[in-house]
This record gives sequence, C-alpha cells and structure tokens, in this order.
Amino acid sequence: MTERINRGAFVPPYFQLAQILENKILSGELKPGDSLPSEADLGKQYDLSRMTVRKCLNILAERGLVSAQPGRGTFISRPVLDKAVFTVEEFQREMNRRGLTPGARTVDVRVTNASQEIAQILDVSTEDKILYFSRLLTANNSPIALERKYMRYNIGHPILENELQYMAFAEIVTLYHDVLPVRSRMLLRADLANEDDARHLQIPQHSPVLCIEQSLYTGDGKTVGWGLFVYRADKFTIVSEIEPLKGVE
Amino acid sequence: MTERINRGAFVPPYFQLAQILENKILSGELKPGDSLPSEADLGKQYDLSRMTVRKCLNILAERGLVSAQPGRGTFISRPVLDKAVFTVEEFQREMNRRGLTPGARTVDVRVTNASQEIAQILDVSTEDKILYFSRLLTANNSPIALERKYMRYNIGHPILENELQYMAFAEIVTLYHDVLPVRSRMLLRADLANEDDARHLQIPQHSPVLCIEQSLYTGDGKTVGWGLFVYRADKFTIVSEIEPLKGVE
DNA sequence: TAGTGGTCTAGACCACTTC
DNA sequence: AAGTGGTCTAGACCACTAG
Repeated sequence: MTERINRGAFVPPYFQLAQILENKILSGELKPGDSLPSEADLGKQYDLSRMTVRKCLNILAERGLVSAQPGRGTFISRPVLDKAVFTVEEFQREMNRRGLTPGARTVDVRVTNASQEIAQILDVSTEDKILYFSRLLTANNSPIALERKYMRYNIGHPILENELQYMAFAEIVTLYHDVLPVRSRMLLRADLANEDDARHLQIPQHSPVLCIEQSLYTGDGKTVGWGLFVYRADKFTIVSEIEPLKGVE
Repeated sequence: MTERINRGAFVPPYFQLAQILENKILSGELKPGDSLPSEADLGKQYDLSRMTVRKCLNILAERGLVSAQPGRGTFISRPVLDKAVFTVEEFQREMNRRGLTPGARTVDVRVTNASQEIAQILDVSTEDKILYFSRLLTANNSPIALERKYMRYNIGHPILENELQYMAFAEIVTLYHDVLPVRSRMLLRADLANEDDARHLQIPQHSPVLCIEQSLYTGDGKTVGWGLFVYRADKFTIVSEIEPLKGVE
C-alpha cells in the first residue's frame, strides 16, 4: 500500500514523504535495522526527484529515526530513548513558553573591587572595579530564581536601572562593552540554598536549588561576564521530550 | 578579499563556504543584522551553484548564526547566548565521553505489587505485579548515581542478572515486552538525598542531588516504564557549550 | 516589477560496499 | 560490476517583499 504525494497541498512533498515514512517507523511497519528502499527507488515509488527524497531523509536522519551508510543504504535506527536534551531559554521567553507571566526585580547593583575568585574568572586584578548585580526573577509574581552576575566595569557607560531590570545578561554585557560576546558556556548542577538565596527566594535555608553557571566569552576567548542563576527546585524543572513530526494544521 | 573554494580538497565546497562565512561572522566582519549577499550572488562570487550555497546556508542557519527571511534575504543573527542546551547521553556513553570508566552494580531486583503511585503511572492495578530494580552507577569505581526503575512484569521472560546490570533501561524494557517503546520523556530537577539514596551514594542524608525522571511510552501512548536517576551533585554536572565549526584535520 | 528565499527536477561524477 | 549514498549543477516555478 503506497500512499500518494498530494502535489496541490500546502505541505511540500518532501515533508509529506517524511510523515509517511515516520508513520511506518512509529507504527512498527518498519523496524529498527530494516533498510529503506534506495533513494532512487523511493523517488520512482513516489514520483519525486532524488534530491527531494534526500531532503526528506535528512529530516528523518536529524531526528534520529534513520541513518544513512554510504555504499550500503539507509537503515531504521534503534530509537535513542536513554538520551535527554534539556533546553533552557532566556528567562522571559522560557516563562512565556510555559504559559506564565515573567517578572524581574533588581535586588542589588554594585560597583566594587573584584574578589579573588571573580578576579581570576574575569582575568582582572583585585584592584580593578567590577560591576555586580542581582535580580529576583518571578513567574506570576512568585519568586522562581535569583540571578547573580559579574562583569568588567566599563566607566564609559552609565548604568540604567531599567535595562538592568529587564534585559538578558548577554544583552547587558553587549551594551556595556564594545567587544560583543560570541560564545557562551553554561554549567548546570544541583545545590543547596545559602542564607541569601533562601531569603530572596522565600524558602528555608538549605532547600534544594538548581544552579546554572553562565560564562560569556569574546571571539578571542576572553571572559567578559560570569554569574549564576539559582532556581527554586520546587518551582523549576526542565523537560526533555521527543515530539513526532507535526505539520501546520 | 574573497577567499577561494578549493575544489580538490577533501572538505566539500559547501563546508568550505560555511567556514568562510562563519569566520566573517565570528571575527565581526559581518555583524548581527547585516544581510548576506543573495544566494544567487554568493553562487557567482564563489563559483558554486545555488543549491550548494543553500546547503551551506542551511548549516549556518541550524547553528543559529544566520536566519533566512523569504522575500527579504538572509541576515546575521544576534547570537543567542542566554539559551542553554544540556545533553545527557545513556550513562555508559556519557561517562566515556567524559573520559571516565563507567561501572554498574545491581542493588535490588524485585517482583512486587504496584504501589498506588506506580500503579497509576504504569496504568496497572495494585493487584498486578511489576518489576522493580535499582542499580548503582559508578565512574572510576566511585558512586555517581542511583537508578530506580519500574516496569510492567512480563511473565514470559526470565530475568537475567547480567542484562539488568549493563543494559540501558529502554533496552531492558524493549527486551521484556513485545511492544517496543518509541517515545521518551525526561524531567530534570534538583532534590535532596533520602536515606536510601545517601547510603548507596555514600553521601550524608539531605545532600543535594540531581534527579532525572524517565518515562517510556509506546506508539499509542501507554507508559511501559518509569523511574529515576539520582545523581550526586558533587560528582555530576552538565555543560552546555556552543562549539565553532570544525572540519576533519 | 524586480529581487528574494523555498522548492523541485533530471541529470552527473565520486567513493564506497557488496557480490 | 552493480548498487549505494554524498555531492554538485543549471536550470525552473512559486510566494513573498520591497520600491
């Protein structure tokens, strides 16, 4: 039973074929290890050119459903169910995505000397001034996370309260320096709330928190910003889910 | 100054062009908001067909460096530095990737009646039998995580100690049921170690732990497996890093 | 109306695998 | 030698955007 490609539809042929093949895989008609017909054969079968078939197979390959082996063929993959991808967007976008109303309140802004630790991270002297700020991030007016950020102090730019309150850290760093950061490194870990975290987040001290450490680098590898997000564990979890192919309705 | 595409090289032309354009973006020669030459113009400039140029632009678009706007052009994106992608592979692969030697020890295997909670998750009656097992996962012989997993009990298959010790949960579920799971959902959160966790992981009770909850579903949405990973927070963190394009040396 | 990206086609050559 | 996927080409039509 070969479905037909609908040439008049808004959904383009390569996507229709991807859906057809995905259905065959998810329904078990095609099992892991099975080989797909060759690209040329699929083209004949569905009356598509080979390049169009390839575009479709690339989609399935990206999603991990099939894998192509040069000289041999294209094979159905064993689904990788023991792998997870946890994505965290910028806070406002993330909360919107979850259907919550994001908010932010500046807790502290300070121009101060760098501590030993921060001086090393930002590669400045402890004599140098750095800019520290912390924000309380909320969702539906309930505290979700405390953000603590450090960056080199650029004397040329004034500090605008409003920007500090609403902009993402990378945007702020970009705004206050001429070199813009181009690389980012984040590190996720579990931790316990310290006294300061606990007070602002309105949780008992030593409550579990999710920490995300953020470093921003320029093209030549210099660290221009560093800091933390401290999330309430009871209010913030991250989901990894593999969705089936969806077309526009 | 226009670099040339080297036609004899092992690196294919579309990839060479991607590297050229990425360099221009990372070096600041092309700034966020700037438009790229049209696909046709790039083709003329580097003596490539439009399809080849498109393949290159697709790579850059996937990496978030540029975004194409139908009817307008292709534009350099503002780097998304406030987004993080945390990936966790299956435990053995994950530890290998980190240069550690993975190990596993079965702590408990039990065929038992489903608790209220587990019965609801697996959609079985509390009269029904379920299979529970827990494993201690180690790296360089040091305890990293405790895994607790629940699945429907299939009377037809014997339980092999060896498989339980080394296989990933999804593989075990596949092995013990005729319907294979095709969808997976994972949930990450911070938590505190309970007494049992603490003893096996050799940490004080109420130490911080990273929890990953795993659910496995069949094509028709039935939950066939559920469970937890409980990671020591001091031994297990996750990094999100955006790497520049690399060719084979 | 001209230019843009999105899609599609019917060829082609190559390196690789299998027989 | 025949078949496979990886790459490339030189066209084409479309919907969309902009002046």
